[in-house]
Amino acid sequence: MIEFKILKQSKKSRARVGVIKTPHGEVETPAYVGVATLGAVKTLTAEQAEQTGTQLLIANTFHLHEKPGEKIVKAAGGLHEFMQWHRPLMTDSGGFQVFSLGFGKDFGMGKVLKNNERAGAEIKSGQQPKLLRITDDGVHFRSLKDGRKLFLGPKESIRIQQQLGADIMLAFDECPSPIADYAYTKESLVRTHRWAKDCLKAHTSKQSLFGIVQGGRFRDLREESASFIGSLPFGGFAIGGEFGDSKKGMAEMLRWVMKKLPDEKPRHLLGIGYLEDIPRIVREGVDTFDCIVPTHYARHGVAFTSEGKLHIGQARFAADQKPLDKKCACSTCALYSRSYLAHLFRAKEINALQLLTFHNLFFFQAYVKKIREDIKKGKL
RNA sequence: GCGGCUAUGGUGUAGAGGCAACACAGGAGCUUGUGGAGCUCUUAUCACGGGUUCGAUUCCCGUUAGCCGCC
Repeated sequence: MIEFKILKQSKKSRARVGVIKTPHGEVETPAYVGVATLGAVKTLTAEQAEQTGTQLLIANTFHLHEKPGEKIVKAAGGLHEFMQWHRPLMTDSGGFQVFSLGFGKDFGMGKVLKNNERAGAEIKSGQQPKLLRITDDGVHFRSLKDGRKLFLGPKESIRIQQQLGADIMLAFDECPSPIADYAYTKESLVRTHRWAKDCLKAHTSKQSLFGIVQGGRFRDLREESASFIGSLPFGGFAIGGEFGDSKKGMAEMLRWVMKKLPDEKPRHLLGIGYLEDIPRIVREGVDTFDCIVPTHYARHGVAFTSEGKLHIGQARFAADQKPLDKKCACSTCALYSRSYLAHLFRAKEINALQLLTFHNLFFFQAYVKKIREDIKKGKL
């Protein structure tokens, strides 16, 4: 079980500073959650992840079920022991893979649309993705690695997550595509709500279980979902799916949802977190949020700094003796020059990916820490 | 010195008398509940000078350079 305390509620916005107490320690919120899909922050050891200031990690049920399988993890003593991360941990349910391996793959688009992407196809009621089949009981997947059949529904996801043993589990949901029409999104929401109750029924461990709000870009569905999920005995709540076509749209949609969720429980925003998104979502009352951006971009040579994004592979950094960010207190910035990092990146040395990942995570954590302080000081 | 062969983007290679192709490298972007993947752009007056031809990067001659032989 977890305990959530709000230490300070902003008067300027819905932002709040709080603490989530778990059996593996405390998380100060608002908090950026590091992504460790397969039980590792890619390129880093758990020890290094902790040194970036990361308080909480999120791993993935679908991916760990596919490899190495929950039996292996459980036999190792659970995911904390398996990956040697002794701090708070959560597991995503596999619901996002219903989208990313389904309609997301079919149409080659993510859950956040670019300009004009909505102009293309539309997903209608009853439509199925090519590579998987969504039923009332769950989702039939096909492993992309070896083609074998995998089935994940609410009961299966909770069973697996209980074997993984994270502090916080997420309900199994369907993340609908942003190009799904109203009818599809509504039917999907009905499924997700039924699965939410099934997850609660299947939940027998002492872990905390968070419900997930869906409803796409449709206000009535979002509000209905937040009211319904918010009324169930979850330990906290997550908000998933799309958030409109613009940054303003995202904040507005969060406002619809937050009003209907109980204030006293933690709220996690799934998969959002460009740097510029963070103050916006925190103002709306988001307590935790995970995002692949700092780690994923690091592996593509992008460093986040107080001067903006740096593409470290660019020719202009080849002889640049400055650190990535002279205002950054991380070990990468203390020791290495842009020139060296540019060289490593161009030479495809894996150290480049590791040093950039460490920096980006540290930078994001410092950024969010500053936001916590701003809320405490009444500035945000 | 003589003979032969070869000259196509940064590199390595295709090509055909009429839009110069491919790979890698380079440059600029994209990436939001993670493939370290991928994608989109972009980078060439086809060594130089003549000639034949409606048209030459392609055929012919010369120059230059490189490579291989021989003395």
